[in-house]
Amino acid sequence: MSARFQTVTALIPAIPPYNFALTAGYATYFRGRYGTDIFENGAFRRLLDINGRLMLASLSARSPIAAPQLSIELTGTDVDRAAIGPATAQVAKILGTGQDLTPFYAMARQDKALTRLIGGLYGLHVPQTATVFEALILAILGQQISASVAHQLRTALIRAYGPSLTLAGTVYQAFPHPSSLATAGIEEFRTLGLSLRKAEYVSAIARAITDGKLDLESLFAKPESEVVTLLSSLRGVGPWTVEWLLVRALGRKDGFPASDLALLRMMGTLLGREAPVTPEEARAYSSRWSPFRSYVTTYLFAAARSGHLELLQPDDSPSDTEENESRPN
DNA sequence: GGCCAGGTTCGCT
DNA sequence: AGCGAACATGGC
Repeated sequence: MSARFQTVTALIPAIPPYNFALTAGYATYFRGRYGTDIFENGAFRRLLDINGRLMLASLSARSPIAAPQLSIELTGTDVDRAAIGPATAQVAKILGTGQDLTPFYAMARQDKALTRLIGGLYGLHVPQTATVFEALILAILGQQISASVAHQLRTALIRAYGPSLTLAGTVYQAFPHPSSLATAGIEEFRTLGLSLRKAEYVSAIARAITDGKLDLESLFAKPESEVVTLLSSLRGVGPWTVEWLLVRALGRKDGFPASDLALLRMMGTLLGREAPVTPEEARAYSSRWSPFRSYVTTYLFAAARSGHLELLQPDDSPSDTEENESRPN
C-alpha cells in the first residue's frame, strides 16, 4: 500500500521585522526537535491536521528580516489547492507571522533593562500553539518539574496518542486529539510517567471536551476576564497556567506568568540582582512593560533557552573581564 | 542520596 | 486567608 503523495506550495508574508530562524527556533525550544515541531537545516516542519487530513508543512525563508516571506510546501495523500488556505493560516499562527513588533520595540528601547535583550533577539515573534488544547495539555505536563522531565513527558504523550504520517521513511506526528486522550485510561498516562494528579487533569479535560461540556478553542475570541474565569475553573489549572496560555495559545500581548520560577530567576539577572525576584516584585516591576509583557516573557525565555544568557546581563556593568583584549581607542 | 525543577490541589490551623 | 505536604522523575 504505497500511498501517493501530492505536494503544493505557497508563500506566506510576515510583518517585518521577522526573524524566521529565531522564531522557529523558539517553537522547538532551540533543540531542533520538540514535541510535534522540527527545525533543522533551516526548515521548520510540522505535521498539520486540517479537518482530519494529515499533511506535512515544510517552511523556509530566503528573504531578509526586513522583507520577510516564508515559502511553504504541503505534502500528503489528500492535498490539493483547497488545503492551502487553512494550512497556511495555521502555520502563520504557529509562527506568529501576523504580529507587529514595532510598538513593543518602541517601548523596549526606552527601557534600560530590555535594550540588550531585544537587540540580541531582533525579529523574534511569539510562536503560538495550533490549538488551546495543545497548549493546555503541554502546560499541565510541564508544571513544577524540570524542563528535561517536561520534555520527556510531552514527547511520550505525543508518541503514544498523536496521529502520524510516514514520509520518505520519517515518521511525523501531530498533537493528539482530545478524543484520543479521552479514551486512554489514567493508568496508561501513568505508565508514561505522569503523576496520578496530572493523569487525572489531562483525562478530565479531554473528556469534558469530547462530552461537549468544554470548548477551549472558543476562548481565542473571548475577553480576558472570561478566559481567566473559565480556565481557572478547571482542575489542574492555576494562575501560572492561565498566564502561560494567554502568552502561548491565545495571542494576548500582556500575559505574564509571575510565579514562574525560571522567569523569576531571569528577571533577577536582568535587573542585576544576586537572587531571583519574588513573584510580587516581578508583578510590580513588570507593570512598566505593559501592555507588551507577553513579548518580554518570550524574549526572556528565548535568551535562556537559546543559551544566550549574556542577553540578560545588565548593560551598564563595569565589565572588568579577566581576559580583556585591549581594544583600540 | 537529597534536593530542586518553567505549579496545583488538598488538608490543616 | 495562609501554610505545608504530596506529587513523578531526571539531573546535579
